[in-house]
Amino acid sequence: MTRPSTTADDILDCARTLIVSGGYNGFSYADIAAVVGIRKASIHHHFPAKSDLVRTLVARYRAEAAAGIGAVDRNVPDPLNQLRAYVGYWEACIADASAPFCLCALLACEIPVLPADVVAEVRAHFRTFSGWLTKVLARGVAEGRLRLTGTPEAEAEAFLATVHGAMLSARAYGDPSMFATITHPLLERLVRPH
Amino acid sequence: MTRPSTTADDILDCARTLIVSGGYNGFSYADIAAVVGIRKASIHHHFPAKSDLVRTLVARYRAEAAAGIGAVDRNVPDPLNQLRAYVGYWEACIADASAPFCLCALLACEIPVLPADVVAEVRAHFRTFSGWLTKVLARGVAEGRLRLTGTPEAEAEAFLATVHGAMLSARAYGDPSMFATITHPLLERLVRPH
DNA sequence: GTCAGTCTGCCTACTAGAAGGTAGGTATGT
DNA sequence: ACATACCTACCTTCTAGTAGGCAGACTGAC
Repeated sequence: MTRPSTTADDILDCARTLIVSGGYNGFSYADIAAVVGIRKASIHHHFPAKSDLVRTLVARYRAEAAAGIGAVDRNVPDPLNQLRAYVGYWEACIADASAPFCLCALLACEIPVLPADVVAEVRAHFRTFSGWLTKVLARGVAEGRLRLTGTPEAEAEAFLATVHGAMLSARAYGDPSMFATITHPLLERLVRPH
Repeated sequence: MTRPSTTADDILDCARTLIVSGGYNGFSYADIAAVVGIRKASIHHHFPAKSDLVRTLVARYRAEAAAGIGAVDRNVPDPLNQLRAYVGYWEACIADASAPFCLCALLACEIPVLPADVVAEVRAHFRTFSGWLTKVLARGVAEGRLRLTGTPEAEAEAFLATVHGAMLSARAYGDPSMFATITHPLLERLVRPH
């Protein structure tokens, strides 16, 4: 456990906020410098190129997401409640505006103009989550808790897409509650009546 | 029916392609100039500021979308087939890569850094479509063709969000068929069994 | 008809500022 | 002595946007 100066993390935190708000081309090193209280050139010391910064950021984001998935897998036994935990996490982030959009979802919008190594990380994030959701849905069916109309794979992709679309609609309407309006019925539909 | 030079339209067409691929901050007047075969300054003759260009573009896009809705309303009697027409339109656009993303959905991602007048147009587009979908779904229920689990309003928002999320997933995976994988079950779920 | 005036569409040439990035220096800690 | 973290100063390229000119098409007045 090295404990390096927190500046690199501050830069990443700031970059994340800026990207979530305006995308890859919506922020500059100058923007970060102003917030972190450092000179523009000093950011290049930590991250030589912008693509290095964003690639590192997405990698860290993916690690955090993997840890989050791990925690849910360990602490939430019921598959349905696992889905609720996932949706609830974003509901809270959007409600308090702390992170009103998934970093990778936003970057995915701009894939055609993104550096290739960033694209690879973003794509991997999508695969990680659709894979996890597939597993959760399949287990929910096996345990008789969930009711699917398609394969777990297809339902997982649809679930992920709807969650991302819900983020987008919440942003489009400027109304955080839109996220819950869309995602709660999505969850309820999966509940197997007993 | 004035027939002005088509240059302004060429500029708008080009801007649309560029925005759909990389967003508001992902293109410049120089990019358009290179494609249209005109000088950078000449674009300012047609659209003084970038926000003017994009606002006009979104307004035109909305007019086209309204015309499309009108045509579907007139030519497709069945509500379920109306939904199929809407989804099918995007399926074709994504498959042939002619317009692999909804202009307004992509701009909505960047709302926090967009000019206010552009945001207003984008927001209006979302309202137009969720309104139309609400109407179609309600009529589908009234005619006994569709089966909803929630209110037409909520189902319409979920439908729109899933379609947008499906575009995003198709882009994220670099796989156009992902759009159909997500949207076809979405449609089938609404079919009322007879 | 034609001739001045004007409007349109596009041009060259330019600006100020912001973009990402580099060179080379200094203070500090090991 | 070496590396880390940061600095000032600078570079090139790109950004949106402006100023002013020029050729051609439309306008009305004579």
